[in-house]
Amino acid sequence: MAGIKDVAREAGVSASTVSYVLSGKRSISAKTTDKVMAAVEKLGYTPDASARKMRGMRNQIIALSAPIRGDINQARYNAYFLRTAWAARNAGYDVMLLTGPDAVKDIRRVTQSNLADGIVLLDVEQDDERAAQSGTFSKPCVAIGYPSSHAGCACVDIDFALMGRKAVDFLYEKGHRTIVFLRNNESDYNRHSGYVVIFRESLLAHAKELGMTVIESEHYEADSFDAQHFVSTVFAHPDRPTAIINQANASVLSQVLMALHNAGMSIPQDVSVLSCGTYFEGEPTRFPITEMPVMPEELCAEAMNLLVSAIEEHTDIKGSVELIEPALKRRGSVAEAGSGGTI
Amino acid sequence: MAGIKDVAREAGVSASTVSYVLSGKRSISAKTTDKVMAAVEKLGYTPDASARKMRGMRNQIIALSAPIRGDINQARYNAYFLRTAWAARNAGYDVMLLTGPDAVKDIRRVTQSNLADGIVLLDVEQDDERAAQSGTFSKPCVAIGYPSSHAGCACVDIDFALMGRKAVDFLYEKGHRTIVFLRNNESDYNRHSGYVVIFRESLLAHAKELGMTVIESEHYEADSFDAQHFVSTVFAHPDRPTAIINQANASVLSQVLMALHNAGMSIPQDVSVLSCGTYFEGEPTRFPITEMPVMPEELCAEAMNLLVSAIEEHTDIKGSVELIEPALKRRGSVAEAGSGGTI
DNA sequence: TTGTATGCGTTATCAA
DNA sequence: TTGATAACGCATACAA
Repeated sequence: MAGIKDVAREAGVSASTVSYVLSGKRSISAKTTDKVMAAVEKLGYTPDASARKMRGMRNQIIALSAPIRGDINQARYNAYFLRTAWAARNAGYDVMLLTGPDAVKDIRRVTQSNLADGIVLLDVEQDDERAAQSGTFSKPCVAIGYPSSHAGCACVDIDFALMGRKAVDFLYEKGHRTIVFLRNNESDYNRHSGYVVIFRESLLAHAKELGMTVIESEHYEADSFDAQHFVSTVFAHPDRPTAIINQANASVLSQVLMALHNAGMSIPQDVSVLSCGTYFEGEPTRFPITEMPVMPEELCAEAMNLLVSAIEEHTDIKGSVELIEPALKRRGSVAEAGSGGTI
Repeated sequence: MAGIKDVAREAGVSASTVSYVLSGKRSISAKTTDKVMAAVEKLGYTPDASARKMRGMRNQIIALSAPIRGDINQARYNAYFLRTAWAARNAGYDVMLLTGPDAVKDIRRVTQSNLADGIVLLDVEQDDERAAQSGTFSKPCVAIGYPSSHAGCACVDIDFALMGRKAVDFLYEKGHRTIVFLRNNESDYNRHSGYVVIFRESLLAHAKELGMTVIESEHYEADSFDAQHFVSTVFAHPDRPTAIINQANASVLSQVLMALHNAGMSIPQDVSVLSCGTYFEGEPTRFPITEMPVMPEELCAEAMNLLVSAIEEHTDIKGSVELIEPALKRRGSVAEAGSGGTI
């Protein structure tokens, strides 16, 4: 393990000169620079991260808190892991994964020991312990989500209340008056996963305002959804619905699409489908579905912006809230009610 | 940021006494211990990670290399992320995520700077650059997978060649003679993802030995799979197949199951289904499917065992290969050919 | 049983 | 333009 002294000896200069050559904080003669760089190359020198942090420098590490709660299948958080890691790396940071069930303990461990320079909170619940405690963390903290108690951290989220209204408006303008709401699996509502609840309530409230009829799917647990049953039940309704707003995952929706197909219903000619709060980018779906997706890329990038500015410029981000306007990805699964034209 | 000196002052003892109280490497009077612990509590003291590493201690960090390659949807690696993090934490380590496209560069950065104490390689290809270079890494390395060039690291993987044979034997013993092989999407074969290729070849070879007929599904890309077409094509074969071995993901398989159902075929009465190299634990599938799954939990735990023993006891793990015997999860989707009994 | 002194590898300050 | 040196916070060898 070659250190700065070894490089200095090899190059025939002092250790501080090597440091300055590498940092560029002092003008160094071309000749010295060459000698030093040659020695660095030869010895494969890389500064020791701990030693440099001892001198007050940062560690360039962001902690990503994604606690495993019970038996929840967290596959959908993968996009956030990867996007956070990507955004962090672009800003010169590495990402450390904190998945222990006692998230606050994990966060304290890595912040108090000065391992991490900042924290990103994932899978934020309405009533989130981490966000509530964030004021006492010794490093800046950003939540991807919108917990009720958030005075100690910044929040970045999609405006799911707005998404609910936009989804309803979108269908209403196309002439739809009776629609189906395909719920997520129950466990997500039970654990008060913030956005799942907010979107649903906003959707139902706004539909009511407009006088629309919303038929909600029955409750189901992750592995017990029966698409055939869902389709036959829902379309037996006296006011035959003309559209589906989906909040369930790709697997459940795939089954519904297949069931619709089997029941002889075409999309969007016979029924429009709009999926909200999902993320089908790159998913192998048989039919492309118009979507107001969650936006891991945008959220993680913005969260990282805030965090880095708090870390590097000591910007005060505590309590700030940034709600991103939901986007609509048109993929042709929504049409005028009763018509055959696609949108 | 309270340091060890602050604690010492608060407790009215010397810094070394505080250190010894915390490490327990010296016998300390109960009175002193109490005073020190009280001060630690009061000031919320946590030793600085960098400073302690300067003293030759470890950083307790494992780097997890999972490079993003092109547009591949890596959702299936989520289980490995979580299992690795879990196993690491049990051993007292945190996990750092390395997802940059230049994986070797990332690994060198965190190992040469002494940030990480060891490396786990994920998403290992047949011809893996990281594994090939692992001999030159300055920290121990374990690959979850079985790359051809692996002299510098330990390998932990499922024995996919054995899995191929076991899958075939299992169906053969049940009387199946003509079977369908449902391929994974093409991109996985194209990028020479090790296990996907090995399993398929072993399966085909062993089926040939036994004189079985294997009908392979057509090639498809992730978003263009047509289950109806697949079912109608495959079961139009003169020797009507009695079983399906699946290597595709949950979404594709779901569609096939639905299509079979629509075609009036019951599982396992009319057709047996065995899924291999997949992982449906906790997946919301309409029909439970007998499976020889990948085993993230076992693989990650074993990888971590090896890595920790290399880190902490300097065990030489270079070049070692550990192939785990595939397990069979019976979920009732396989029966005797032509009978109605489930297994 | 406890305290003092040293050094880990850097970077910043001061001196040349 | 460069070199010597102090200091960062901790763990340990040594001294008491």
